[in-house]
Amino acid sequence: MNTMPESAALPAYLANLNPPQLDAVTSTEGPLLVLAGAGTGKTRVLITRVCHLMVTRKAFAGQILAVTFTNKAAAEMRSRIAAIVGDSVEAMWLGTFHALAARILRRHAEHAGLKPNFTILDQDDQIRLIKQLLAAENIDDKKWPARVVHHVIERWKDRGLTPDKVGTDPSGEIAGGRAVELYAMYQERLKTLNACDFGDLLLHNLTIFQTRPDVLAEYHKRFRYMLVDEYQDTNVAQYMWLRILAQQSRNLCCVGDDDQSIYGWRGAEVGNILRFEKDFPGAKIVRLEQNYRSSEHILAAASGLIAHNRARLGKTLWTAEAGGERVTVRPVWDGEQEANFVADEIENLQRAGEKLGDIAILVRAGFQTREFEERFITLGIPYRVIGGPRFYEREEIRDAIAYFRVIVQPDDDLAFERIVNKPRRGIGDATVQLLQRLARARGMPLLAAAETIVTTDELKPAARNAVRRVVEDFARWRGQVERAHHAELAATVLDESGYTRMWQMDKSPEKDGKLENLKELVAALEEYDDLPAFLEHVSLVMENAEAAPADMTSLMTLHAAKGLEFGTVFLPGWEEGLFPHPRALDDKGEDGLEEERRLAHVGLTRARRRAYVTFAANRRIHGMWQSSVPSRFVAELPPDRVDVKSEPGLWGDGPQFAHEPARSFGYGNRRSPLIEGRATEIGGRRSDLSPGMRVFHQKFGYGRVVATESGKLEVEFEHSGLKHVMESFVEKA
DNA sequence: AATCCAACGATTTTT
DNA sequence: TCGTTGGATT
Repeated sequence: MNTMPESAALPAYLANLNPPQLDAVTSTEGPLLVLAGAGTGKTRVLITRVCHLMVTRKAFAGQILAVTFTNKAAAEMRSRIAAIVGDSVEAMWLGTFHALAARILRRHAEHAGLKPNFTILDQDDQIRLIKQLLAAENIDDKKWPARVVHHVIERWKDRGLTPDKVGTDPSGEIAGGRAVELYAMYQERLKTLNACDFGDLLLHNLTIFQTRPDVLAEYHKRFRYMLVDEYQDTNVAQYMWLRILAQQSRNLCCVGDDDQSIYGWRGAEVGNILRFEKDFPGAKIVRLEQNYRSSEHILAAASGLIAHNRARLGKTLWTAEAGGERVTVRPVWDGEQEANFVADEIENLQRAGEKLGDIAILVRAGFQTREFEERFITLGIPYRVIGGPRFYEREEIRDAIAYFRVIVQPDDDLAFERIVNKPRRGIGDATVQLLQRLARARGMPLLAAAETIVTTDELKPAARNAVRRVVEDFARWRGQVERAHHAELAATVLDESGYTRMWQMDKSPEKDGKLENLKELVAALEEYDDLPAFLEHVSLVMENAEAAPADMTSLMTLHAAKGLEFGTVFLPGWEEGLFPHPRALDDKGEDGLEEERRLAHVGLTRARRRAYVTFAANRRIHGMWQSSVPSRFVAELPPDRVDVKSEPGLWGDGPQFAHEPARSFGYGNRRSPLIEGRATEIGGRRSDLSPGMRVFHQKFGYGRVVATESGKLEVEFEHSGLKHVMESFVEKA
């Protein structure tokens, strides 16, 4: 119920909201779901709602919890709230799920079997750890790569499942049915390392809340109002975390858009948003449907497309801006022509006065950027690729951080291992293995084992001295933590360890850049209170540096484009076999297709005034030329919102291709199974397939042949398991 | 410890 | 096709 008077006397901060927005802001009590379509002003609602809570004295800043998915979103929210209410934002609990959970976990670490200075491992460390476990358990990591095991564990954590709760999940079958066992061992290992991974931050919170009513009560008392951004991206663990924290106040406001859920593959549950009313009885739902971003045709095109999805709550976006340009649909011969067309069009737009910075090319997969880059370089069009490797992922930065980690948290074996012989100091494999044996036997960390071993004569004098030097170095540095300024200490460590010298002596062309980065790292340290604060930042705020404000056209994936907007958007590669991506289809079938369709919808709704969809008749994928048909999504665009700019002789001049893709479903970019099918009939049994061979099947994806019988195959598919399929429907992979 | 070659695989990605 | 990776070789 909207308690604010509709008419006069609205405070200024509420004055410019449309009625549903106002409703969303002022419906403060009880569970609320704000279904906010693309470009409908959801961030504005979130921010205004926070201000409203404070202005009306319903809550102090410190009693409000606001959760976002990315640091970027959190930072934006923080600064926009600060602009209205000033410094009081500082008291708010505003941050990403992980940052907030980490903050809580540090305060109660002992209830989760950790010390408060625990390390948060990044994905690299996590995978290395699993690799070690696989080796220790004699599990063939060729057959069961660590990343696969890691992925399964991560998904379990996303679903809030600790090892004891996994039960008989089908993904437990991997690693010879020992996946759950490995999961338990992994958790055990993390505990001895006094470390946790990202999933654990949430999971440990849940465990603490469930086992320590006193702790939970403290947070119940504290958090009177909770707000969640991008609710459609939450996973089950995050949902459980929210639910348990909100169970007392019930003042949970979730903002999201089921039509923009594109992260199912990393554990996000569209179900969370679809089920909201059931999960929170008495919940109110407000729909924000007025779009302030895109022109009418673009909006209608996007709406027409997304209407093909079944699993959605349903919204009808509308705009006050009538007309505008239709979506340009452009068939081209191949990827090169596609790049030429886009580049030419960009030059035209630029001549017409458009800013390059207001133009983006949104691709389905990273490799697609290459052809555009080549063309842009030739023509001298300034561009930037969003989402490359990040600062903190660079080798030299990770090494430096490993040194800091060992100083702050001496139990951190992964960090120790990383730098124990980097630079080379005569501690080779044999010595490290000896250390590991001793550490395991005594149940102590590697550094402690190193301290022990130098007092014995187990090592040859040379190795022993080398180890002793490392041990002494770390003891000395640790001794300086209290006294020295942390940035100076960091410089000292890089210097005395010989790490800087190692790169100075290096002859590779990257050495200068690396030394530069190390300097930058030390400079960055100045901005933090101490080493632990810096390390927390590195683990949780791994964001890229803000893009320079130069006028350049942007190249990025559709995923990276979520939340952004541009005057003009190019959407290349709308072909079966590329978009929707076959892997999304074989993993998740119909759900996967719907997520791909949402991705298309996200792409279109990024555009304010102009959108181009292009697709090529021929594309080189993995070095092989494939002929392709237009994506089914092309046919799903409402014809009256589309302007087909076909060149004669490609698919013919008319838009009739638009009705073809559905029929061509599944053949797409591959050699036609029909032709192979005929070959099979004539030649009888295919002799080119035998057990053990890797094959590709249009529906089930990649797999290995287990057995052959006349005309049929038994294939163990990577994602779909054991299946009987017709020989004629697979090809050698 | 460095370097070379063969094999493999190849969406999307934040924390 | 091309980049990464791990094993083998020197």
